[in-house]
Amino acid sequence: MSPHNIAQPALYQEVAERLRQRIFSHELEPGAWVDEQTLAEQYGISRTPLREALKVLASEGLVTLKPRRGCYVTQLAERDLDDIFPLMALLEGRCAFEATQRATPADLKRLESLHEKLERQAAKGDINGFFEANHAFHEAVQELSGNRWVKQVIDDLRKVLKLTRRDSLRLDGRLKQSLEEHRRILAAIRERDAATAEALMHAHLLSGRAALAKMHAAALSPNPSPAGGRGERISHG
Amino acid sequence: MSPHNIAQPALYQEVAERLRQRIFSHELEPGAWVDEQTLAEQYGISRTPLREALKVLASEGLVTLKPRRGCYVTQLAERDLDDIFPLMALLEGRCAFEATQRATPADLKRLESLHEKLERQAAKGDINGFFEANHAFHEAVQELSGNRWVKQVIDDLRKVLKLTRRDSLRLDGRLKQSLEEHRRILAAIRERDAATAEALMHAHLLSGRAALAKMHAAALSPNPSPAGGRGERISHG
DNA sequence: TCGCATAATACTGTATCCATAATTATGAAT
DNA sequence: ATTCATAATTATGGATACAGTATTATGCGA
Repeated sequence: MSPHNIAQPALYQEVAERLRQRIFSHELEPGAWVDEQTLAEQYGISRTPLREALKVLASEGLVTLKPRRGCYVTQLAERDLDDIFPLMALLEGRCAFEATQRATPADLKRLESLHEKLERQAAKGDINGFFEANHAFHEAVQELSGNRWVKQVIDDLRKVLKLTRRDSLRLDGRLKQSLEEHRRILAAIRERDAATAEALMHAHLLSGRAALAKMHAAALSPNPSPAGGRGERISHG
Repeated sequence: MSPHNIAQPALYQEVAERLRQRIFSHELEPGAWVDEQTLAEQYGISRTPLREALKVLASEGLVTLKPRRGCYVTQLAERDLDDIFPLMALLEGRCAFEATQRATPADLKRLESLHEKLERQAAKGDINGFFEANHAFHEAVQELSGNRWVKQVIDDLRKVLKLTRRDSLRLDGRLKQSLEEHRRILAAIRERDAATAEALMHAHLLSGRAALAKMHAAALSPNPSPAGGRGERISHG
């Protein structure tokens, strides 16, 4: 239509995205204090758009704002993971159900193509590649479900989950197990067995939670205190 | 424990809350343009905290930001309602299931007390009172479910739903019907029949969607254009 | 040497100012 | 009279400056 539909994104949006990436990559790790001035100088911008970006990230739950104190990267407790994973299991399970009923032959073909990529990454033993392919498959299922709000909620929750390290795939045979779960999910979708697809997807998510718990149990030496700065100012009260 | 835990909320938070109330009360109706300068003058503050408040509201989905164009109250399409209500049905249904299993006798007592309030408001024919009592009951069920993240997601979605007028309760026998549905839900919880409680809660939400659809079908003359201002600048491309 | 009070410092919160882009108004040409 | 181009206006986006509060450092007293 008109040329001004190609609206250039506002600066605070770009800043928010860059901060997200730094949080997801754990360059900014949970508990780390975020200094407005320092970051603004780093990016060569003023504090105004940076502050707006932080407000957005706070709404997403990635950072926590303490009025007149500052802002730190949100720390998830085990309790949070115990809440979020079953929720994701419920939502993604539902998506699998709907997707199974709505998928056209062309959609199935695409799902299979995405799954094959997953198989290849697994064969290569590429953890990051597997992670990305896994995400692509799940996202495709969510889109096939046809409910944009469910997908939106799942995306938001996934962002929060990315606060935790994603190396549970490195655990013993977790990658192989995850792959096998995917195979069975795809099979159920292909066979138009919506109820089974839902159940398997549900179990798949809970399986992911279990792997994470196992990993956390193994590493029983969590970072005792948030990364320095202005001293310990977090009071979980 | 230290005195600074009584952190005074930042100005942008108060502004955000006041704007939420104006949106929920439909003083600011969907599609209405939000003028930063005008609002800042109204509240006697500068544009800075106001802009931060708008970023927060945008993250919540209550307003839509058009970079370099401005900001208007989000308009929900029927499609959105068709997506959100089934999602709420899924989530609140799950809450009912969990709540049924976890409720202590004291919890049951409280639920019954909340339901009685609903009965009283219905008897009085107080629509707003019924609405509030209804909300209180649903919220109690969500809290009993014990999953804070599910409750959080439901709360967020409920805020978005408040963009629509809530007068579907005025429809023919909708209030009576809603009350009856509540009675059956409470009965199922009391009888520790989690599966039935889930099913009934699920149906209750979908029933709410149906009432809204009926109302929208009746009023087939929607506001043709967003409330004035700088002319029609919304392009739903 | 340790604890507390006070001063210094650094960061967040808010206001003001400037730049830029979008919309509206104006005017000329067809 | 209508349409298009151009100028003026207005609102948003971003930067800077100032105020207030929380933390840290310093020094006094026990």
